[in-house]
Amino acid sequence: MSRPTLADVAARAGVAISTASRALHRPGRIRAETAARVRAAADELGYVPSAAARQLHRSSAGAVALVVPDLTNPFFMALVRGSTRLLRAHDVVQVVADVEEEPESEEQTLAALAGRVDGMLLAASRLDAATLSTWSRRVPLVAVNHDAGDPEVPTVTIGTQGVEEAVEHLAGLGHRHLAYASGPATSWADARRRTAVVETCARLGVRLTDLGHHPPRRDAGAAAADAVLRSGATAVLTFNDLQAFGVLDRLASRGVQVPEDVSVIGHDDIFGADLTSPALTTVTVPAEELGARAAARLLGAVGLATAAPSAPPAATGPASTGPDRLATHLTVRGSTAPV
Amino acid sequence: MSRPTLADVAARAGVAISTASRALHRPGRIRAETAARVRAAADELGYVPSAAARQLHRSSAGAVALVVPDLTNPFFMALVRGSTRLLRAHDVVQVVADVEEEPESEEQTLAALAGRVDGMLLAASRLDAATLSTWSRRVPLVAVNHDAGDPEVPTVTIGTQGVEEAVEHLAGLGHRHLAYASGPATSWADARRRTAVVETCARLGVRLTDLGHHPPRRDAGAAAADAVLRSGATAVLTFNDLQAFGVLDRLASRGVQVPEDVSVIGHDDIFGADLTSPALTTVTVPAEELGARAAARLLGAVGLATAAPSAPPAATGPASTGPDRLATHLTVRGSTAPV
DNA sequence: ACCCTACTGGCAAACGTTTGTCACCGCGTC
DNA sequence: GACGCGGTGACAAACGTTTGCCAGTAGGGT
Repeated sequence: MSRPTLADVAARAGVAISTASRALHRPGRIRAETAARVRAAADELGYVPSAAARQLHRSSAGAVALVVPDLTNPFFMALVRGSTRLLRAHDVVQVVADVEEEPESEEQTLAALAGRVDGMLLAASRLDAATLSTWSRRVPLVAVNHDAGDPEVPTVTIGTQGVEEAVEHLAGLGHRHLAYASGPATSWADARRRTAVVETCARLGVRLTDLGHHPPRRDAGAAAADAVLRSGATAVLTFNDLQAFGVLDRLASRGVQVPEDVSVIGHDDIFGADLTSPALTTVTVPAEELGARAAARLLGAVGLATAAPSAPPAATGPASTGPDRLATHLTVRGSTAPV
Repeated sequence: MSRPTLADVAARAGVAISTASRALHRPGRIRAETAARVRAAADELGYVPSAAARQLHRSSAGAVALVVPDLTNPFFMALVRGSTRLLRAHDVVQVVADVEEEPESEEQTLAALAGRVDGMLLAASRLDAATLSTWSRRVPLVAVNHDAGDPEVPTVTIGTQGVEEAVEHLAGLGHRHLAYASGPATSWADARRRTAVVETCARLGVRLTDLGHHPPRRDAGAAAADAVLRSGATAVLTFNDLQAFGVLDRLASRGVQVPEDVSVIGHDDIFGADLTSPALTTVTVPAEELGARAAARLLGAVGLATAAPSAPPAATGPASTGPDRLATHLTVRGSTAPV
């Protein structure tokens, strides 16, 4: 009582398996009347070709995986959307996997998915550089916003201009003591972002307090907010907007005015950043473009880029061109003000 | 220069293919020394077993697909998270696909995915009942929040208690004229929700204006807000929170006070619903549980439910028990007030 | 009457894996 | 010394599909 196979369809139509296969995929190759009979049989049986068998014959799966640390983070949703669009245009199936910020879960997912796709997009991987390099030797992959330092691992990242602008913006408002709330210790992006903050502060002669690592979640913002108040800083930059939301929540419930008492700057400009009150000043990241760019790189690497994308003709452009470091910029809203 | 196969590994280790296979998957069956040699060879070659070939031999893919209309909608993120958790606990790979609210894209995705998974979860499908029934005959699927009316199609839905409570809440605050902003015309959930509003209004003797269909996006809320003001209603219920956010945006920019001038109630209680100012009164939906329940149903249907889930032992429970209609309730925040 | 061509449909191999079955080896036992 | 036995490894079949190749047929031109 398993799913019907091509053999069942062929039997019901009274033809050979090969004829059935051609009737379904080689228009013109089989007489119209025969082909119609085969299609009818397939329809009645509810036949669905087994992708596994097909994939076994061709050597390609026609699918790529996108692995993200946390699907409930709006930032990654936007990234997903970007890669989805591009991949669909090239008739490549995308499978998305959420690893819930767990490195073990991430590696487990890689193992489970590696054999069923032609390549993988690893967004903000929490894996260390060595593990990433190892996997890169096993399966074509593109690291998004995580540079393993291994030139063999193709990488698409974002620049730190936005972070520098953020610090400059605060300094320009007269802030002389900032605080930075770090993200996960295993996040490459956090290390990079923190370095940019440190250097810019040094350059501008602004004092900086490092608040330590906090999970990239909204509820982690409470601890960060308390740390800010203890530090005496007049402004805080957080690793991402989710944390910034939490900081805003906590400051409000402690009666601290934003931006009058403390200025807050997030990172990513995710969905909701303009909903808070005050609306969040944050670093805008072209998440959708990031996803699309990474997907394009991967397609180029695995040779899946169709010459003529089926959907939008010019918009997506050649699959593997363009810079692999995207620019970011500060978007000023209401959560920052002069001291 | 293709990916290495088991044959390559076996050759390098100087054993037969079958020996290599057993060395990797049947601990004890092969002498430890030989097995170690095979594992070393596999490692050096970066061998990754082809899921396709494996799947061909067993008849199961060990994977299910989750198809959602819009991944950037926080509601579906929560749903994804719920099914991810349950599926991971049963060692089933989940692939998520976003169809961007397009019925054609949805059917195309079904076709592309049907052959590579054991079953599918269709969340808030925009497909009509007949098409859904047809696909249900082709591949095991569970419809989430979409009842095709076909008893052959397993379905998990949410109740309308929350919507009724919302109307009662408004009536209790003295509102005598409500408006309802519908979602997509092809949404079963919208039809159901609207009916609940209509009936409850009739029961309570409250006047209701139907504002017509609006896309379930934030930007569509502007048109809905304008329609509300034209209608003269003192309160509006929207199909979902995204629309409610847009309504809030628009009313604010037109200088209309919420909740003093107009009360607003959304639906879903998505991420961000408590961030708006005023915070949104909305119908809370157990999205995560909805995803988990649907996944459990599917596993039960395709016989993939492992007797002993690998991760959380009791929490997930037996795969196919529990009601298939989940309760919702109103969560009152700041966007509703007496007339 | 013959051959060439165009068209249709079938045979069988191949893709990479898992696993039932079997052969072989060395050992101890009678 | 023959036999049985446990342990180890190889052979080959099977999963469902695609496709190169070939055979058969019909029709038309010479």
